[in-house]
Amino acid sequence: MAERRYDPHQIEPRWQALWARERTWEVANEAGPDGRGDQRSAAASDAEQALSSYVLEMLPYPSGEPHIGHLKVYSVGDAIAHYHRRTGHRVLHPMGYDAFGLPAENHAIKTGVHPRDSTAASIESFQREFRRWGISIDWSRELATHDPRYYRWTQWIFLELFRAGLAYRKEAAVKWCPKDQTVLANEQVDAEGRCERCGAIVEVRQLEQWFLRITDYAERLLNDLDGIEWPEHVKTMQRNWIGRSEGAEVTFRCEDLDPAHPIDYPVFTTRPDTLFGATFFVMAPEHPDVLRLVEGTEHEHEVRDYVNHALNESNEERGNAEKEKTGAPLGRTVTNPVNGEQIPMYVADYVLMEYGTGAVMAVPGHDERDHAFARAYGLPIRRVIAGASEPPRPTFTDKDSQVQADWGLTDESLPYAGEGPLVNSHPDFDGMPSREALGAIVQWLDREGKGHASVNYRLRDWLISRQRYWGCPIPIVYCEKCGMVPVPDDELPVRLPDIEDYTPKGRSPLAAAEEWVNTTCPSCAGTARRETDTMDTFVDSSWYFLRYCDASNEQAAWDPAVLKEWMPVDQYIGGVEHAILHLMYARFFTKALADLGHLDFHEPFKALFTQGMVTKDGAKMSKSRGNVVSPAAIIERYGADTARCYILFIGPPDQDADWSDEGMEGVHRFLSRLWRLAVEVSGTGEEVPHAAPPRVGTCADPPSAHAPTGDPPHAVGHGPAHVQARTAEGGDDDLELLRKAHWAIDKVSGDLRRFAFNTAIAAVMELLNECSRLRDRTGVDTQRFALATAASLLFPFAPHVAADIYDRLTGERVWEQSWPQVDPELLERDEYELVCQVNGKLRDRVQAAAGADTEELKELCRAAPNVQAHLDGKQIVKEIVVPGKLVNLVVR
RNA sequence: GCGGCGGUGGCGGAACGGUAGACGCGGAGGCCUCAAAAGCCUCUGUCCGCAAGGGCGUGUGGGUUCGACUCCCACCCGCCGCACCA
Repeated sequence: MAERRYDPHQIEPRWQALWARERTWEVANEAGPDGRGDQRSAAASDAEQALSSYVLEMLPYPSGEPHIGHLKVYSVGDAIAHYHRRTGHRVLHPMGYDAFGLPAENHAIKTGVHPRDSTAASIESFQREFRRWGISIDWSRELATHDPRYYRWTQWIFLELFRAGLAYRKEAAVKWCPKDQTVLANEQVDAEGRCERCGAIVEVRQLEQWFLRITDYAERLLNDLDGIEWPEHVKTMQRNWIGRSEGAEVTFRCEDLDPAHPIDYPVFTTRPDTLFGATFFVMAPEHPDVLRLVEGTEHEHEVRDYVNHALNESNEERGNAEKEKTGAPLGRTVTNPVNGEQIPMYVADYVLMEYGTGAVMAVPGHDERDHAFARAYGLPIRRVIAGASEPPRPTFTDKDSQVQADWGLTDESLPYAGEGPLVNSHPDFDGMPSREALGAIVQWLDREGKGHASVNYRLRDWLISRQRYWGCPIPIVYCEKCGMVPVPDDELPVRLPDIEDYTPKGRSPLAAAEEWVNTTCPSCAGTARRETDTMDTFVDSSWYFLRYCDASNEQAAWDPAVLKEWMPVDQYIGGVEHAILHLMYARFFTKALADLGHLDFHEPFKALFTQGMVTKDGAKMSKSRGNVVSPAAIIERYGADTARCYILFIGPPDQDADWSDEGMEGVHRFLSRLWRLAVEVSGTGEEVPHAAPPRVGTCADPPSAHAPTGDPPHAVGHGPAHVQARTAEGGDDDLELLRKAHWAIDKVSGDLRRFAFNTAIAAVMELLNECSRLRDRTGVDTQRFALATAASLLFPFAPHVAADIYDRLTGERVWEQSWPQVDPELLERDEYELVCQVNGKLRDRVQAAAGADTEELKELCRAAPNVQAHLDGKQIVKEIVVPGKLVNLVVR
């Protein structure tokens, strides 16, 4: 007989062909008799309706070929999908492509290849690779976000949001490159404020942009985190991003312009207890009133210059907290509502227009930034909270001390951001602990109509306009008569026109497509122009998980009844880099669509798993570093099973892992040994297993007869088989191997539930090692059972070789078998090794009977030879017994 | 600065408060072979010791406990988010 060598290139395509031919992983929506899932899966018995499970990995952005990160997510997801299937679930496990986006467009600009073509090529290579990896995907539901059949519904959702007032247009400051004549994303502006492409100094322009009102959902996005099984760190990131702060809105009045018509400037503060320490007032450079306040005054020139300078700073520059504080006086004052003081107004870039009201009260005694500004501009610093270490000082009464306190000269301990009793404030509040004073002052403000308790969020509305070609068109037209008009639903999709020149010039590249832009108003039939911006690609991916459920529905985005069957996603898997944006947007869409009556659930992803990065030589893989590991090359050489298994074996999947070629060879050796031993035990040699007959044609049904190869196969996972094996073979070694198999079932099952694939695979390795060790001392049935169990447990990680082995050993299709059940009796042992400790140190090990009671165990321990040596006349003062484990003698 | 995650052999990593180092890699020795590759077997934290055995060992320093990689307190280092958010 020819040398039996494990050859994944023989094995893998054969099983892939079978799964493709029989559409094994497709699952129908109705859990009825036509449901393929039911028909195929033995786990779903006719008697009881199978539970449904939706296992989803984040959809890939198709660019080039899949990289090692893709191999990792889909290996994890596929393991979970298989495990769910074999534990009685009908599993939805689809695939799609996040096909719109900037990289494809930039690539197109560089190479001249149309984004549609480069995307199509890339999708093809992803499809090919995913099939080669043997991922169990329901290909019947495949989608791509750039497909009009998909984005038609993206546009419909946009219009739903628009009609509900959740999509709106607003002027916003955007980065504008005067040379390229285009809006730039913040990421496209370098640290010096230059355009990434042409190097021109970027300007800030106020342009009308589309926003989605995600801030309406801030509170719910925050609170509902409590009800979902997500990693704590992801929830924390989302909480931080939402950034809820409690405080008060307080009104500062300016009467300088026209005393008859005072202007009220509300500010948000988390520390209303420090209001008495407010010694100046600062506005953001973008604040619409800044220029108005200085118009025609001696300050106008300076302020104008300052504002221009500030607006042109890069985000990075402006956001640097270490930077010296800069600003300019407005020459105006506002009234501090709590004490009537007139305090000077400034403009400074450390105040952000996007947060709060775009203006702040400055309390230099108790805020670091205000303090720095006060120092730089010689403004008074007043302590109004006594430090914890410092006893409350009496309120200053005489003039001299007041001046001293105001200038903060005596106080090196300022700024002090902590809590403490109030000082220098008002007789009603002085001495009151700050926490208490906070409430009292807010109440007082409320009574006086000068403020109220308020909650502020860091989260801002989502700007979705992109002045780009390769994205989903926004289905709005502008009519001279009717204004902004949504494209009627029955005219969707608004197709992305086929243009020749998609390089950005003027505005969006789409603006150049005159024929497309010029249209008629759906409302009055007059001339109108289309919106030329496209949507942020995150819009596309905020609802794709819904579409999979009902992917071929041409009448609606989905049928709510179908969603009921699958949603929410039971297990979502993806990179932690999406912890904030994608996951927040998808949650927002779900809630908004639920409010509009389209969904009856409020969270899209019940459980989330975030996988770590794969590095090489400790560094992120990149072309420039030359340390890229290509999945295609690995699979070419070792096969998909080895690659998939290794990437799961390398370490805990939620952590970063460093790729090692030697480590992978180890896994390959393991699969080889397993396969070779299985071939030997089954006696099938090189023959092709019969569950995957070559060239059977397109039979819809699997071959019905599974001719057993010799001995009747053990039904893995059913009690009687073990007993049979046990009595048939009878030997101690048989029993030991049987026990090891059940130990492995127990271990792998538990590990799978907690995503510990590395230790699960290690357990199968142990089982194989035991099979090899006891090879000559155990009967063939026991070997067959142990190896079939190993294959069965390995199937979620290395499906091809596992299917092959299982078939050789049992003639059955492993994926149709329910997950092996552990026999609790076989987990127990008659005897075990009792650990004997003296003062907590291991001194001996002795054999103890499983049923031995506490007294017997103590006795065994005391009698252990090496324990004796360590007792040595000392007195035993305490004996700790952990039955089944150890005895610890405490001696003195 | 705030938040999160992590620190265990030569390496990747295992360990419900109960035998630290499973499993794999690497290394050493052996078998097989004319030879090599592949495969198989044994050993492999460290120090002392011929051995039996013992000492030391999970970033550092304390604490709780019969017993701590694990729990508590205070630090150090590394990585990742967010960051002038009032």
